[in-house]
Order: sequence, then C-alpha cells, then structure tokens
Amino acid sequence: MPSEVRVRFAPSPTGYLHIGGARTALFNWLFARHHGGKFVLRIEDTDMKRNTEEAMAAIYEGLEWLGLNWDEGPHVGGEFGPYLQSERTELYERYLKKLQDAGHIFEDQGALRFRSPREHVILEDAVCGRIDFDLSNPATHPDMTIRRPDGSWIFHFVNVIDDLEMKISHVIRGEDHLSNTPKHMEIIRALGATPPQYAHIPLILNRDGTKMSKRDAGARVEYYIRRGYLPAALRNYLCLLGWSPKDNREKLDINEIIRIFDLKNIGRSSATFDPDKLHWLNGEYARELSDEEFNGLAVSALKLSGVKVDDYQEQYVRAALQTCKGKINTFDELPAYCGFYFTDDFGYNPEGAAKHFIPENKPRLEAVRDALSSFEKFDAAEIEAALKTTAAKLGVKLGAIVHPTRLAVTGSNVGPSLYHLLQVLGKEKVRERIDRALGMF
RNA sequence: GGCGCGUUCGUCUAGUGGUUAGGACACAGCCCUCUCAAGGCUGGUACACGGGUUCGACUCCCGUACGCGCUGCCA
Repeated sequence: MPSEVRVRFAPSPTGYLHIGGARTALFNWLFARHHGGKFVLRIEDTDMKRNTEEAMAAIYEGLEWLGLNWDEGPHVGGEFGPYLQSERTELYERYLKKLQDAGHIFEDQGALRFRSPREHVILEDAVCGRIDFDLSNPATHPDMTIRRPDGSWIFHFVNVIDDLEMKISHVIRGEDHLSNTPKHMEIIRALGATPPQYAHIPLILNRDGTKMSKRDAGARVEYYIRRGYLPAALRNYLCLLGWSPKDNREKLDINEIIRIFDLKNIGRSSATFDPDKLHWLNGEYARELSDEEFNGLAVSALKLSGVKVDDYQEQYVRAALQTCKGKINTFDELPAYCGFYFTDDFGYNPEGAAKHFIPENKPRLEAVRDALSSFEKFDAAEIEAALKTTAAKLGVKLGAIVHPTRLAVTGSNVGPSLYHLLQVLGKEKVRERIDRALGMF
C-alpha cells in the first residue's frame, strides 16, 4: 500500500447492529489492523427522525463487544471529525458550492440533483474485478438527488464527500452498494478527486436464501450477546463467511486472522448464515475458557434466566458450575442443564420416568440410597466406588442404577457426571430427592 | 423491464485444464463411556443446465435458467 491505509465503517443508526454490518465492520477492521492503518467509525445519520440515540448505543455496544475498536470516530475523536454526519453540514455546503460553480447541479422541484456526465465508468473492484458500467442512458440511469427540499442530504452525496474528506483509502462495503459505486465515482470525478479503492463483499443471506433482514431474530448482534455467545466465537465465525484462510482451518485466533487477512481471499458469492456452525464454534471457544471466565459467564447467564444464584454459597455455585464446564456450547443452555442445583421443585422427564421409574428399579434405587447414606466424605470417587459395588451386589449393570438415580436427583436423563453432581448436591439433598422419587413408582 | 453480481455436498468453503473433487458444520453408524457432551473411526450427499474451445474441462468463452442487488427526495 503506497499511502496510509484508512478504512471506515459507516452505519446508519436506524436499527440495531446488523450481523451483516458487523461483518463489514470486521473486514474493515481486519484490513486496517493487517496494514497498520486506521479504522474509522462514522455515523451516517442524515436521515431524520429515528431513535438514533438507542440505535447508536447498540452500534457502539455491538462493535465493542466484538472487540472492533475504532481509531477515529465518536468517543475517541480524530483529526477528521466530527464523525456524525448530522454535524458536518457546513462541509457538505462547501462541496455543494463547488459542484454548483462547476455546473454539475440543477434544481428539480426544490430538490437538488447531480447531472450525470453520461459516460462509461470503469470500476476496478478489489473483490469483484473490473466492471464496466454504461451510464449513458438517462432513462435507465436518472440524475441522482443529492439534497432534499428540506435541506437534508442524501446518502450518495455525503458518503462520498466524507470518504474524500476523511482520506479513506479503501471502501470495503456490502455488495448492495456495487451498483451505486459508478454514481459515486461520477461525483468524485466532478470534484476532480481520485476515488478510493473499492472492495465489495458478498451479502449474508438467511437459510431460505433471502437477504438477512432486521426482522430475523438472529440478524442482530445483540441477539448473540443476550444468548450468551462468546464474542471471539462470533467474530471467528463471521470471518469465515465470505473469507477463507484457504487451508481448511476453521478456528483461528484473531491475531492470526489479522496476520493473513487479504482482500484477495474474499469470495464472490453470497453466504448463508449457519446458526449450527456458529453454535459448534462457540462450543469450541467455550471449552477453552478458564474456570474463572466460565464461572463468571455462567453466573450471569443463570441470573439472566431468573435462577437465584445469590441464594447459594459461592463455593457451592462454583462447584456446581464446574461440573458443567465443557458440556455446553452456549451459556443460554445452562439453566436447563443445571437448574436442578438451584431448586428442589422440578418434575421428571416423562420419557425418562417411563423408562427408569419401573418396579424393578425401586429396590435398586433404595439400595443406592442406603449405600450412599453410610458415607463420611461423600466425594465423587467414593460415590463411584459405592455405586459400582452396589451394582455388582445386585448383579446388574452400572447403568441400571445410574439412570434411575440421575433421574431421581436431577429430573433429567442428561446432565453432568453423576458422581460429581451427587457430591455437589450433598448427602442430605440426595437422600431427600431419592426418597421423593421413590414415591413416583 | 433495464443494468450489475453470483451459481462446487443441506450449509460455509478448498480447488484455478488432467484430483478417487479436499476440509468443516449438520446428519447416520460404530468406538469410548455413569447420561450428555468432548474425542476417535466410518458413511452418504456437490461442480445449475446447454453449447463451444481443448487431446482433456469444476476450472476458459458464449447462451439459458435460477438467485441476489441496484434502478428512491432509504442507507
């Protein structure tokens, strides 16, 4: 790169941070970090009366959560500010004057339009390659409006002016802007300036092939924050959508991605968002968490779902959560997975009850209760040994006593290691629950 | 309608004229095992279609179909 690399993410605060926008921001950020350049955040709030405060907060929150820090923009400032378009109107006036003086602007019912030179525009796109746009036909390529009668500005104009003013070297944006690009280049040419290098990245689609819209549940970054996803996992997953390391690696450290990121490795076709793969990848990251990190995130998730974690001893909570580590992919699975640690009021899984709460298991469960009640330490190792001897004594397989016991004390067929879970629950609790379950036969 | 872009397993992708078309998610089976995960092994499924070019096309060219985008006084 000859001069300094300066890229920008320019969202419009009209909704929440969209997953597609997040990926656009991510690619810009990666490009900037790879080249040691600057990542600029600019808010395109030319469009009036929306709940911009809330939406802007969501954008900041989403980017920060993903770890996409900006070098210039709201909060951090920079020499090319302000970074909210609503505060840059004098600048736009100045550029408008330039275009007017050069005869490129005409009025149409109070709105201002840019008169197209009506020529071919050749775009050399870093991702899409060379594209020849023929803008000579006014019927198919009408002169675009750049300012409304009420004085507010149109995206095509201010976007271009800001990129020029902020010395943006590379415009990496969604492919939905590809067809707009020649028009942007016309304005830049009329100003006597040089266009930035463009790179249009493919769109992210839904499962059904339609463009991911704000209405789709998983289309907002906020959704993943709430569901207890790990930012590193989402970030990694988003990288894989449209970009490839080309060597079959899936899980990549962000620094490694920064190191190898290249616009050349961005694909040309749109990608479908696959929640399953994200879920898997999140599990990969979740399993690598330190006990400390896991505990913190787990407690938050439990509280969020209404589990009264604070009613329990910290040591008990930690021990309980420890038995869940490595077992879940996302933290929102936790309440269902280990809720039994925090309430005695649970029902029994119907299929499990039908299968395990059967007459011949009653004496077995009683045997387990009796075997466990004679313990001193009540630790996992001791419990395991006792269950095995009990099974041997009864002449049954381990499973014949493990399954009913698990169901009796947790209400579920699946869960953490039974021995460890019994240890955490404690002798009294276990005996109570087994007695209660015995009444179900 | 016009213009633009795209099209490899269900999904994300590798592949750049000669490969048994590779990997990952998901799925199925087996192993491991106290359940579930994790891990290991195995399996099935893909080059949209039709013409060229070539000794030879997933790879290059043209067309068709389908999808998406733009075509706003939205961004």
